[in-house]
Amino acid sequence: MNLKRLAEELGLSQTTVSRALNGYPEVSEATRKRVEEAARRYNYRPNSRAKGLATGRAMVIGQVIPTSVQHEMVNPIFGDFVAGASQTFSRYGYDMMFSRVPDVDESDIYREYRARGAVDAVILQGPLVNDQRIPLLNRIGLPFIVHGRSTGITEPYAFVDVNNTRAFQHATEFLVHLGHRRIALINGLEGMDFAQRRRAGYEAALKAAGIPVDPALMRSDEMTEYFGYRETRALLAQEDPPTAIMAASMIAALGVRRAIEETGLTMGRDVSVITHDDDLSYLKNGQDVPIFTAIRSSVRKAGEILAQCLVDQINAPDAPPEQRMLEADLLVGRSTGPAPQRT
Amino acid sequence: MNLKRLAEELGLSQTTVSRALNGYPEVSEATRKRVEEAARRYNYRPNSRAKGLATGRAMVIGQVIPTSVQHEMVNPIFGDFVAGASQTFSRYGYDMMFSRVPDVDESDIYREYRARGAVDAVILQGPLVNDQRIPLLNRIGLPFIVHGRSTGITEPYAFVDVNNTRAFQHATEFLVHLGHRRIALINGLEGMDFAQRRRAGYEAALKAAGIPVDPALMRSDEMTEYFGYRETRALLAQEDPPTAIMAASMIAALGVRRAIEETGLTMGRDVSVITHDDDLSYLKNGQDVPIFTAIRSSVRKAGEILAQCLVDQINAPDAPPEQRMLEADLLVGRSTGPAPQRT
DNA sequence: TTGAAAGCGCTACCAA
DNA sequence: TTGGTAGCGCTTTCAA
Repeated sequence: MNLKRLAEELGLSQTTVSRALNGYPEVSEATRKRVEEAARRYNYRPNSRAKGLATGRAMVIGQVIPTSVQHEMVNPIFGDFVAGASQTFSRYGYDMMFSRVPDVDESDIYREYRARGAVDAVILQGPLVNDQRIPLLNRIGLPFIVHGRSTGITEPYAFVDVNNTRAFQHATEFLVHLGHRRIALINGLEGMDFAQRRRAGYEAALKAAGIPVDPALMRSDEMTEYFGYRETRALLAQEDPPTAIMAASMIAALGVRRAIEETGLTMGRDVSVITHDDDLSYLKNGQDVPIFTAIRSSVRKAGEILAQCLVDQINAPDAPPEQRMLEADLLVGRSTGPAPQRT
Repeated sequence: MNLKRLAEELGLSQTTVSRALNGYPEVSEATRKRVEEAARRYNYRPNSRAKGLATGRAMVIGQVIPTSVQHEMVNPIFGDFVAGASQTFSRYGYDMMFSRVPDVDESDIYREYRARGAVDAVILQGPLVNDQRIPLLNRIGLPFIVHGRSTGITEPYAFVDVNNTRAFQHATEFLVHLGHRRIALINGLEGMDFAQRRRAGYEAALKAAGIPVDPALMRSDEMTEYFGYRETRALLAQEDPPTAIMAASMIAALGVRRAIEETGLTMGRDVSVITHDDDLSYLKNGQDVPIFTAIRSSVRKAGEILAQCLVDQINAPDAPPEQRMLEADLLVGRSTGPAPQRT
């Protein structure tokens, strides 16, 4: 069923039917009723492409997934983010679209999105330090919002980010407070903006406590299970091994745990760990929530908020870009104990 | 830049330019060269909506995400599946679209997809036993493929599934072989097709070994961390507790581990566990691969295969539906040991 | 080998 | 309050 046939059935013009269905005020109540009833009866839905062609709006939000395996998409919490975002988007009639492209072509796809008119806006995931996609998107005039931020980019852009610096500063302070002085940091790739911020928080807390920052305790790579495993083994085999480890990813944390256990040590006694591992409880409002559940629900929330910001931006393109900071909760539990006495 | 302007610039008709760009044979080589060069220069991309309107194809694959929190989307390996699928899709020029809908409206969205012409085909996730979405999709003529199968549906449909029955049968046999006779099964919701198949494999192995199937050892619910935790505590507190536990989900397994540790037992010694937990090694071709990595890569592969089947189906709509079975590897590792002696 | 023109299904302007 | 009609940007006959 299309508009033309529906109009014929009703003995009305396409114009009137379209207006009735789109809530225009100049349609008589009687006509509108009749039209709506018929539309329901014939299960009529306007064709998206025709509508989009006529209005210039796609009602689709794009998201680009670089091909390289270890990126966002394969992060297990990515699904939660998408679930949150798409919930908000669907309330406003937007669908989400994913395009997978080879890393090298990533900037091409944005031009293509723009030229093809395939999407109304895009979400930028996993921003790098000084991420050139931001100026690019501004230049080609494709509305976007960044999930995270990008140090070094001075032009304005909208983002929703978690206060990574503060979270890692607090976590480090907490470990220092427990008596730890050899605290390792298993971090993401240095090029990732969040990784730099996390390191900054970690270093700030150490400096404030008068503890020297030791490069031998800091590791940085793509956050895989193996990375966490390999570096934890190496850290624990060192001359003066860490008494605490902060792992910046749930995936890497799996490897951290395994390495500790294989070394014959006990988490929370011989080595403290602050991470997203399940072994941790989640202290939030004094409640003990399974950690994985908690993280996933907050990521989901972030998705909802980000989507709302993007919708607002699309509807008010001239407003200054929204920039939202979310606070991360401190992740502490059974695996985090006082520093062991060493002789 | 659009076709009309491009044609004007070239002093050609839209028809010729279109033909040149779409590889029609009747265009002279010289003209094609000239057109392609100009298209590149002006960074011309055909408008998706206009093209779709004219051709009747959307070049988009839909996926519906029910609103209920615990569904597929929030399964941490969902992202891997999507990554695999979208890689294949993008090779054929398809994008993936996600629509989030309240559970009650789930069948509406398919009619809407069809009516709106928003997608060319859909992927059906998490099929139930006797899933009525399958006859619905057949009825409305929207091409689809099921990730999994649906017992009780007799009409033909395409699917890609993992042999859950065999995987759980093998796993159970393996535990029996190690001397276990009290083997618990922590399973997904009974309504889910895969849950029934897993249980069938489990029961078949027990029966073959002459071990009675004990309902007190079988738990079924949405696979959350808490579910795994709660039921494992309960199982271990029973009169005659299990010596082995099979957990059918990575998430639930987090809770299983926690419950075992809190009970003061040791995995692999007091209780054997077969699951997707990180503690396990992954025996595959004799190699020791981190379990999480292994699972995720095979899910990714499943996504690629499924996407290929769907593309084939779109291009040859009259061919019989493809039905692919993938074998699951047995997940066994450090947490799986011989049955403890009980007096 | 090229071009003119009729749609695809809808919105939005202008007229009635 | 309603209708006629000109696009939106493309593909695809049909004609030349």
